Amino acid sequence: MPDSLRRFKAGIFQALAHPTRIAILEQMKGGELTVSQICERLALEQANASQHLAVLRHKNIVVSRKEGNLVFYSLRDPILSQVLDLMREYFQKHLQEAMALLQEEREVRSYPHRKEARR
Amino acid sequence: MPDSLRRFKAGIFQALAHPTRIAILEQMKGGELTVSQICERLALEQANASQHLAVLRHKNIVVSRKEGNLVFYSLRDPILSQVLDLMREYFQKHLQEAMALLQEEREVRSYPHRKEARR
DNA sequence: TGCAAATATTCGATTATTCATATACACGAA
DNA sequence: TTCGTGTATATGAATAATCGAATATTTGCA
Repeated sequence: MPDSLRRFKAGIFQALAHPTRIAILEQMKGGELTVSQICERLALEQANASQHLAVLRHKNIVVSRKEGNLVFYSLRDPILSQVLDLMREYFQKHLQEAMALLQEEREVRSYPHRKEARR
Repeated sequence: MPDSLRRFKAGIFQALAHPTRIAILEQMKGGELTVSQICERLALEQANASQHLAVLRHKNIVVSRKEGNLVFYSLRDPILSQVLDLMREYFQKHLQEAMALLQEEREVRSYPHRKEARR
């Protein structure tokens, strides 16, 4: 596979790599939403939501449609919903480790110089 | 959905969000590989490969097995293969746009102050 | 026209990621 | 033990991502 394609893939994953953007995409599973609906449901600042939507838009992960004052966003391809569902399955399958991972991240934030456990 | 799940998903995507790591995972589809095999096939510096493998290991995306001097890496869970397969389907489906996106990125690098097209 | 609502963009400070370099560690053979 | 090979980690500089605050833009309505 050419490196250009890998960079494209990496770009998509990068766009998915933020909890807020994942939350936004989950909301859009149920269909189109306006920016203010997204802000309301997720308790986001408008500017912040707009920034994250811009990231998703630039990668063509979502599409927008303007109607009067409102901009409706929706998921462009249901494959991405499937991906998020698979990830939930993965998470549940490895729930114990997943929790440990999140805990570890918290600890790293508190004590940044502690070492990884030996295997 | 709890925010912990979103952070977990985001963390996995973050780990996938690098061309080199994608290349490494692709190599591992065929089965276990040692670090030096990976370096050789992808023309990576050993330290760089090790750094990327550490990222994948910390998210439990790959597992390692030591045999003498060698460390064999492999994909941990076939669900992640499924995710990668779904993403490949997505990429192929949108290949044309993908190319346009990559082209756009090149142009942005050359002329960083040009604006996004209006919709 | 002027105003208000909805959305988008810019800016600056902060934090995170990445790479190369150097160094450390672990193992097997001598 | 010492050496050589394979792998991992530490460090620091460069780059990129993030957030909040401020500002723009677009639209509908008076």
